[in-house]
Amino acid sequence: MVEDVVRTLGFLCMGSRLRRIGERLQADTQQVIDEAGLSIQAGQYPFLAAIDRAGPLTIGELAQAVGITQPGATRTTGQLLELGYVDMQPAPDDQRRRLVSLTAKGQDLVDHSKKVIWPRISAAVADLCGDLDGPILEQLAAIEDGLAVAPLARRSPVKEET
Amino acid sequence: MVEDVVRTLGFLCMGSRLRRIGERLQADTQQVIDEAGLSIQAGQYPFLAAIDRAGPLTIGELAQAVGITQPGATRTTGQLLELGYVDMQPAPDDQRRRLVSLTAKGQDLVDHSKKVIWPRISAAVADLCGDLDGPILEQLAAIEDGLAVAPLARRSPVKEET
DNA sequence: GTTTAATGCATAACATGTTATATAACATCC
DNA sequence: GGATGTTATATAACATGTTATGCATTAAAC
Repeated sequence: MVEDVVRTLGFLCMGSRLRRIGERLQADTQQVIDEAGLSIQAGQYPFLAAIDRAGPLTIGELAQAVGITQPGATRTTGQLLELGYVDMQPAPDDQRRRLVSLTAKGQDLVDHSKKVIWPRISAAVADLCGDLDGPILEQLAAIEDGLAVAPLARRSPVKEET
Repeated sequence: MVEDVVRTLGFLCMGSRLRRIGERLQADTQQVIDEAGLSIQAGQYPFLAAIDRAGPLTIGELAQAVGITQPGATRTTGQLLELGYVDMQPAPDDQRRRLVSLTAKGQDLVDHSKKVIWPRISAAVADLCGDLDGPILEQLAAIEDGLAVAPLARRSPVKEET
């Protein structure tokens, strides 16, 4: 068994570590989504959520809302368009801007997700790290250990008889 | 100004958020490395550190030590080989395994990094989040706010006269 | 009002992670 | 001791982030 260097090196590898845990969490989240039979990627959800919350947004505003760069927003928006979850049209007052809005199908997905999937994911993540406290490195260690014990998909879904 | 959805949604977007912060931290770390004039990528460092700590490791062990999958380890090892920091040779007892070891150049880089760069990065990250405490979402918010105020490269490098 | 600068999005090229799968070397089992 | 399975690495194909840059449109300057 080889030592986990990233973990051992602490603050020095904090970036790698956060990325790694984030990727793991997103993969686990994807599993929950897939098990629910929805055809969407975990990383696409924030885009839909942003439009649902704020109304139609431009590509640039989406990038800002989701915290990525504009080309990334352009690509993901293209995928969502392809999937039929959003629609896109030039802003009336400025032909450069493209306003992205939810289609009926997109709104349905969001509404359903708000009822069924999102609470479940939030609950699972809260179960994993909601009660943690203390220095961040210790919390990250606890999260990694927790994920090794039980992935998100096995954490406080809808409470079932055990 | 558009709302930061990932932040607003809390536990629901925890994966995206950790990834995002990790990427930012790594980019900042890269800046420190570049400013020091070293030709190495932040993501390659854990590989060198792992070998430095444990002695020659196989590709599989490197993957495990760094916490990524084997193809990722194969690729990064190839880059380090290309850069002349590591050497690779079949294990004497098992021709399938490839033992990756530091070259003199690689050891020099590690030694120098241990003295100069790593302490600086650790100090900067510690300055950013070492004293934080409390629920993880609050700490993440503090880290994001902190990075917006001053990137790693401007945080407790070697203390200079202000 | 035409020229010039700034803005918004698209695209290309690259980085670095993943999964799936091929291939070579070792281990095991009659 | 050769067939069969397992293991270690390599490679291909893909996902999703980035930076750099081009193009169309709007805004500003004169």
